[in-house]
Amino acid sequence: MKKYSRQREALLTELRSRYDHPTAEDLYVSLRKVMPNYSLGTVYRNLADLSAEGIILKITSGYGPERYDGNIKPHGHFTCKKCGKVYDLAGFYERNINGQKMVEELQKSEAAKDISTINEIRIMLYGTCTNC
Amino acid sequence: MKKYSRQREALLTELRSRYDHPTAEDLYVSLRKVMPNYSLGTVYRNLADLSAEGIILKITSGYGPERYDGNIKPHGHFTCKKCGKVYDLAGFYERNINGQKMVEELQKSEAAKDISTINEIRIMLYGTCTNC
DNA sequence: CTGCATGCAAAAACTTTGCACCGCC
DNA sequence: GGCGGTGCAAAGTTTTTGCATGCAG
Repeated sequence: MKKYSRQREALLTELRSRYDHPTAEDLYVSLRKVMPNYSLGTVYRNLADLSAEGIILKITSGYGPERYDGNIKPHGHFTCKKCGKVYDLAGFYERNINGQKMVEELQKSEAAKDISTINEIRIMLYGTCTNC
Repeated sequence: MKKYSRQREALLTELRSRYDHPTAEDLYVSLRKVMPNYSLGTVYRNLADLSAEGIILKITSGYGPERYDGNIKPHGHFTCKKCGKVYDLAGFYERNINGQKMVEELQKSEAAKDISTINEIRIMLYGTCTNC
């Protein structure tokens, strides 16, 4: 198990308290206000560890830097190509397809000679948000 | 309409001739063999233009650099977290859900107060490939 | 000719890493 | 104490951009 650290704890708390899918930089700025010596390298290190452990989610849109999500309940995302903001798409993965959950259906759906194991499924929609 | 250029044409031809989802760097190396002065900046510029125009697809996995796909027929992808390779998932978007195509279903499925328009849907699975 | 695309290199943006030091166990 | 996490800064990686030149229309 990982060793406890105030930084790791504070990062997790901060990330879980907000729903705007912050970037590493966003988190760094916020955390600095509480812990003035919190370093950007540590933000990245902890984000990498936490997401590798499955404790948080990394959200990759392809528009700007990576974003992170404290909500690990599987859900889709929507990226606005104009402003780069990422929105949650709740209720996505729960939808049923022929009486089966969409995600399970997706996983089964590939004969996928190349695939050995599937860990994760990401669904990202792109377009324009109502604010743009 | 865009002005014709040998570089843009060669890039498109190269990308369409291969199925390995090359990175900008990969394409640069290949194109240099035929056009020794082809510059990396131009590769990036053309990739950005072409994908913005919907002529090619940008594939964002979150593991390593962006990759590109000359096949714009909608299809899902699978990223191996070990080696970073990206594989095609054919037949994904054609699947029917309650008699409707999955993609249409996904698009409709969100009341999505934040969404104004949807241009694109990407589905990425993650795991380990059979080569790793 | 005129303007957009290119070549080249510098710079920007984002992320990772080395190393000395600090704090949990 | 010892080991793993941190702070800081330097370096690494990937992508973008400025500017002079070249080529398509």
